[in-house]
Amino acid sequence: MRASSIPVDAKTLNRMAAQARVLKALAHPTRLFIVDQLSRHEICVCELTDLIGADISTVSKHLSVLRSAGVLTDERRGAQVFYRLRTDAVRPVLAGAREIVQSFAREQVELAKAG
Amino acid sequence: MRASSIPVDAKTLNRMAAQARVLKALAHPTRLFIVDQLSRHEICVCELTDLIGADISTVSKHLSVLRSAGVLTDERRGAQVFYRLRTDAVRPVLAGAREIVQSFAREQVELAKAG
DNA sequence: TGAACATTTGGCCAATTGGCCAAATGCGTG
DNA sequence: CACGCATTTGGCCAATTGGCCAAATGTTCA
Repeated sequence: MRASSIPVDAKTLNRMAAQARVLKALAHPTRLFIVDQLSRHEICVCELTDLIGADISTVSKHLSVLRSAGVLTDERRGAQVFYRLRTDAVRPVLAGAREIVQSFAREQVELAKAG
Repeated sequence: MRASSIPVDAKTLNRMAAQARVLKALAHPTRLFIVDQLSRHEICVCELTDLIGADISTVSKHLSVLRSAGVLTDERRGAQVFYRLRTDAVRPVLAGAREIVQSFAREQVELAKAG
């Protein structure tokens, strides 16, 4: 017989939802690329648009998602708007995701050899 | 005049897509809750289902997403299947997301005070 | 103020996702 | 083998998302 478990409380679920929102903001190739670039130095919308090659409005919406999730901040300087990381707490998320992918790839290779 | 930027190469985009897939797997309240629980100790599907209170098939599909993204591994022991983190690299992702949410909340409070 | 540039917002459509139910599969025991 | 329990898979539907275009907004400068 299995131990019966008490269901999650609403508070925990809310915390999970808040954190999931942050991760969701990062969980898109274009948005992750943006954040990766901004982890090096701030960049304006127009230059990001050049880098990405999508419609400016698309890039702007991605930036809006990242900003309202608390990942990025923006600062207007003249006609341009520059974006940068809002907090260094973003870095371990990027690094972790990178490492998960790498170690998973290595593991798959091992399994293939063994296979 | 702005510096013109060279568009991203396909290789970088592929890397971003791979990492985004991992983050996407984590970017769901229920799945994040599962991973958070498993960051403490391994748990079987049936107990996770108790904890979450959703349909077993729903939980199983969430676990499948996390497993095929390289976040979790599973091990069958008798009739039960136990899941656990596949790598410790998952931890900094969780911690980072938590801290982003916290610092953003603090910042919002400050802004509200400042009016 | 009007032209030119930078950015955001609204609207629309195709594609993806998350949930449940039902059915299939895997494993241990009598 | 047949039953019971644990888990996965298939099918279906409602809701969300990401992309582009068009239009609105903000800023500089003549």
